[in-house]
Amino acid sequence: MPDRLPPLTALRAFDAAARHMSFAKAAEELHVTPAALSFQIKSLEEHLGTQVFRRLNRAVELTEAGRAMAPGMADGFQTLAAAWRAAERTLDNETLTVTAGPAFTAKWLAPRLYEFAQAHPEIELRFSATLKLVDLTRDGIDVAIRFGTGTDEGVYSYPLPADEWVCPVMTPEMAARFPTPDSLRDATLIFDDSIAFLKPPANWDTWFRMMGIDFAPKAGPRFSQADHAIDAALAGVGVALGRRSVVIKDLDDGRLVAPFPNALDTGVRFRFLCNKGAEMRPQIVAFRDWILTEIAKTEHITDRMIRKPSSDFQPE
Amino acid sequence: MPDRLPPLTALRAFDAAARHMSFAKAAEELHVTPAALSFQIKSLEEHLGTQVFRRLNRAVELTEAGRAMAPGMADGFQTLAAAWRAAERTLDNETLTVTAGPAFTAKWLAPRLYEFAQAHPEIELRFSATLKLVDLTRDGIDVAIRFGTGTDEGVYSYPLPADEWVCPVMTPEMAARFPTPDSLRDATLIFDDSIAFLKPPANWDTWFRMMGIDFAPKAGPRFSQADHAIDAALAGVGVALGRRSVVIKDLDDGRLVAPFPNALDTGVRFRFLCNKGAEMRPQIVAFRDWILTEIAKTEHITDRMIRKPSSDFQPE
DNA sequence: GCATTCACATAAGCTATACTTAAGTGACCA
DNA sequence: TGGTCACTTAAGTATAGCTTATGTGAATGC
Repeated sequence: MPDRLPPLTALRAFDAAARHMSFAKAAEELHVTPAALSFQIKSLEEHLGTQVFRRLNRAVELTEAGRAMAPGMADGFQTLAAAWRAAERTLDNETLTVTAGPAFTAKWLAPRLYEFAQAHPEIELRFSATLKLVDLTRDGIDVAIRFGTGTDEGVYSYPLPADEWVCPVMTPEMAARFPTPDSLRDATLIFDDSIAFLKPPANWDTWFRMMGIDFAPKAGPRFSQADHAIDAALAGVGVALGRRSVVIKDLDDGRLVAPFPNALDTGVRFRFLCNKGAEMRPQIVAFRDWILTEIAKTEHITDRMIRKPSSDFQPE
Repeated sequence: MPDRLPPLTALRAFDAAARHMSFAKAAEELHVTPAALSFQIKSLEEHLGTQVFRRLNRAVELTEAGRAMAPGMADGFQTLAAAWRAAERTLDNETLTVTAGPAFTAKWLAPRLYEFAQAHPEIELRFSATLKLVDLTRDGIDVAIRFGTGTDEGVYSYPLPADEWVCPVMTPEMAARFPTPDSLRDATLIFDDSIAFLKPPANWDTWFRMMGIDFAPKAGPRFSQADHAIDAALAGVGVALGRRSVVIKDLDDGRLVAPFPNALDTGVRFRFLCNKGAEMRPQIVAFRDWILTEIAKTEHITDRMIRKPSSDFQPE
């Protein structure tokens, strides 16, 4: 990378001016006088050999050259600022920003938040419930909990020791009405499309096939998020095929029951991700250890299950 | 965007040092003395409040804070440099960098290159044959020719006045052997998967359906790039369903013939894309006008075709 | 084992970059 | 027509960023 860039302060001045479309506003943002900003722009124009702003009576507008570089300059300075904030965050051992999918956030993290705060009062947890995330540094995230088959290239990736199985869950009242797997033919079955992307599908069809029941349910409420499907089951709407991570707390607390211990194992695990080298920061260590102990606490539920890989029950 | 960034020269020094993992090399890159670079890093560390490099005997290594910001700094400065080059390119009216898909590049642009050079000796054309392209500015591209249904948000988009139809093409010798559409049942049919993504498919099945021939060919050589399919047809391998843009030059020159004038219209057009505001740059105007006249030159071939939308011949 | 070398740190001093204040220009507006 | 607004220009100044020169500590070589 050669250093054929003009003075960086001139670029920063241009960026601010282009964003505000005003030298005066840009000068204010940078805490300098309008005169200083005017000189910076002029210097930039001398380096480039052409105008970047067209000066109008009471306004300025970008020239073609200015338009060509404005978006890149804005993007570049944003990236630099994000990188700087990332460095600053490494000094802060009292906050921890975690991202996870909506279902994991709502059904696994949120109900346990109080316990984490008890165990680590010095750490302030922040959440970002989204599936879209590409760059931990850029988005100011310390830890990401992810499900599925990602590449995890260039980041620290730790698979959580908890296979994600699915099995029918319902309220205790509902369980009384449907005493056998076969009786589920008459139940309202709730569909969770959130794991439809899994290659050997772990859905109702597969589950009934595992049970040796010739039944391929079609009708029933569908939800794109796993936590919504479970909320429906909790409300007594019907029987859901619940994912371990999403239902385990409700099973542990007795709000839901899994009367049939036959579970389909998806073979996929959640991964604990953070930037390389960040895995030994105190909050991150504390958070990971806490997740592991929380998983261990519900191990007895998984142990009761008869788990078989969903790949064993595919048609053909 | 507040200006809570440390001095930019210090960031640039850090970026160079992190990329080279050496203060001395970084100093060389920036054309300053190692002492200057050492001061810059020190100043950065004072701003941050912690070390960014750990000084070893004969080397340096990044601390956690340094690792946190190094990738972002590299990315940010690259982005700034790309934006600056984009501005410089607007001053250069003698080169024009064009990107297009491999097939369009090979079969439309390349055979006409000489003519463009004749018409515009002052413009140096450069090509980048790829389908993967997101950012014109970042990748140093002036013009992109794209096919399909893109959003074209934030860029200047001009649909080229040439509907992309497909029809059977073959060598003249081959045409003698297969005098009727129905006789194609016995021909080697070449499959082009490059437009398999089209929603009303424009493939052999659809074409035979249009011709009222009950024939759904399965076997035959398949190519993922349209130009390879046409190359096979040119070599006498068989009959290809050729896309207008890819075969029109060979049809015009007589290397291929289209004995059956029934063509399926995909309803999709190529678009001519450039950055907003760049559409009046002289090379870009010249290039666009030249493309339009070249299209007009082969209008007589299209006019001979009986074109019908592929959506008219879908099953069900 | 001692001198050499290599890579970075530090000191002292200089220069030019980036800033300030103050005055100027031209266009819009009341 | 005078006031205001937004940017420009001029002149002067402070300091950021650079240089040369010297210092430090740990590998390397003889």
